[in-house]
Amino acid sequence: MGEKFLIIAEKPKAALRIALALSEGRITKHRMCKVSYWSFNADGNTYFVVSAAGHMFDITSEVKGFPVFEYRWEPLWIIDRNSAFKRKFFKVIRNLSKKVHGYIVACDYDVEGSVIGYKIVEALNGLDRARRMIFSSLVREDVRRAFDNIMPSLDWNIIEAGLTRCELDWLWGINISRLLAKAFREVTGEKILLSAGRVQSPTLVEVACREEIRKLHVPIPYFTIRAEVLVKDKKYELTYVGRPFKTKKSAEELTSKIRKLRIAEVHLSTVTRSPPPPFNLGSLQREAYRIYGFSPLRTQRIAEDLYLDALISYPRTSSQKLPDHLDNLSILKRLKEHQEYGSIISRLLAETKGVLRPAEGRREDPAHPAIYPTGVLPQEMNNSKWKIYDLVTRRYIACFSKKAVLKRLSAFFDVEREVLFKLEISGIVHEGWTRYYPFVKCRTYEPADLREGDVVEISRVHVEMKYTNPPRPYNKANLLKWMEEKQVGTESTRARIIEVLVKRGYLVEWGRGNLTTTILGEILSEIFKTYFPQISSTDLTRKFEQYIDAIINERKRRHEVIEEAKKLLSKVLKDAGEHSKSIGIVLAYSTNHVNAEKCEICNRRRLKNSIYCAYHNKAYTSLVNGYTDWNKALGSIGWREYLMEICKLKLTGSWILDVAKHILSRENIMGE
DNA sequence: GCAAGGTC
Ligand SMILES: [Zn+2]
Repeated sequence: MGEKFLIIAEKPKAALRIALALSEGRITKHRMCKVSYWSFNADGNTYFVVSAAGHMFDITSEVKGFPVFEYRWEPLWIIDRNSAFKRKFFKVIRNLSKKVHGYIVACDYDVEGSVIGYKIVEALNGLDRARRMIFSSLVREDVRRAFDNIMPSLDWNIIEAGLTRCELDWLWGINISRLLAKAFREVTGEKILLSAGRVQSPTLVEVACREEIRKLHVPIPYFTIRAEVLVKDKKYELTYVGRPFKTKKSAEELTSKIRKLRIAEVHLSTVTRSPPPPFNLGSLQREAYRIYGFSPLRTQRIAEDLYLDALISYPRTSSQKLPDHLDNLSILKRLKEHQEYGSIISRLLAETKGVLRPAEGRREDPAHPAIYPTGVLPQEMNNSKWKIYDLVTRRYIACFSKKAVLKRLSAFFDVEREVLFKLEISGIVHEGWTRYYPFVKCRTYEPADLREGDVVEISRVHVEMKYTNPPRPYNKANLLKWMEEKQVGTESTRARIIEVLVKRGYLVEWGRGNLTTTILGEILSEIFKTYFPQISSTDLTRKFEQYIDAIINERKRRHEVIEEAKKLLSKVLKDAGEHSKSIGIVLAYSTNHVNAEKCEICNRRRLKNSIYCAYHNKAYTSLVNGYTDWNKALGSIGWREYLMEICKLKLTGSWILDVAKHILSRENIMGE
């Protein structure tokens, strides 16, 4: 009789793939408590492959108050109402554990996976009988290699690093969150739910900084010339590229002088656009937002659904590379049976003559490849699900295709040797991959008969007044991109954390999905920057990464790192605690709990020696400075007229608008 | 109750 072993995977899909890879396909499927597991025999032994459902244990604490430095690990199905379903997964694991001789942790090979496996084996009292399989893909050969070269014990350094990550996040997040709530409660006597964290707080601060600039934006007029030329019966709109005008008068003077333009230079260039790489979660979320207006979280939910239906591969990946050994030809042939894709796949196979070399992106992932369709044909599904499936599939098909070719013509126009205008025409001359992925704008190239030295007639020319623009607002998709670029959060958490900022009332959506800060969001951002500079910056994540690295390489121990963090945190909490009253007061103002000493415009606290709060006071200063710029540009304009113009402009920042309106209304009252 | 991180 051989021995029995329990192989623990991180998720059910992985468990099945591992069982298949190690058994040459001869597996038995079992069900217990509505959870699947698999068994097979190899080298005379019996193996049961079971699955966790992500993290099964988490940190919690009895201590209700603050600060809190004591905590312990508990099953998630007990401490988190939304994790009740995990109980049945653990029941199966515990049940089977009774008949096995040892454990094999086969969770994803990263710090989180190692913690997931460790916590389960620890709960089973099996740490001395546990081994670790290390693989970074679920391709049969990789899993087999991991099995043949199994680690004789658990990967302790990585486990320790993962535990450190968990503890640090908990300590920083919970303590600062509680300090804020307590400060508020002591001023107002009311409860409030406030939060701070290594990922959410820098993200909130980023939006708040962008929005501060936008809300304080005073549009300043400037002048440019719009000209239209007529060449062989075709009209072309030119862009002014000459020296900027300081005043309206100088623009008008130049305009009156221009009669004809000489084509000074013409450049014709060919630009190629390589096929896009297959999606990772971030690029899929951005495209779904751009094309369909889906929020990143919605796209993620749908992609997870498609993954559970076995229609697409694992979606929570950052990789832009398909697996090396993926049988693309057989996937494409199966997809070809679908009426939507039949003709384009026939065309692709003809175009590539069956030589399939997928485009790749730079980004990688420690445990998962890029997202691709599995070749399982979709049944009936709702519209939005189909949209995401279709995006993934077309992107996959397109990545085997050829470059798209664009032509670009740039022409420069001068008067007396001074280049004043530019014309740029571009368009596609060879469709390439855009034929398969039709979600990109593609004008066809229309050649223009422009030759250097020719003199062209101006059909229309006039001075145009424009206004300076504020920076673009964030939306959920480009905020997610910012998080990716700053490398904070993970594929599974970024969209969720953005939703937390909205749900807690720190950010709100307006217009077509733009994000702005609420008063509470602005105040929290100010509090973080003033009292908790560490948690306001993405550098805290870098610091955590250094710790994790040091622990994996045995340069530091978890205990040291945690003690160091507690020491720093104690000091930070103590210093901020000394300002608890003022933190509480600004929070109370921001939630409209105080009526005295209020700004004349909003609910924030009034500054000393001002009728306005700090923000409206800044806005007042910007408004006064803007008046000087307006006078320079327009010659001369009255203060009142200036304010009225400012109120009319869409580009005006909201605090500027508030103050301008407020001044005007006061003048009206005083005039009566 | 508060984090961030897995996964259903
Ligand atoms: Zn105000």
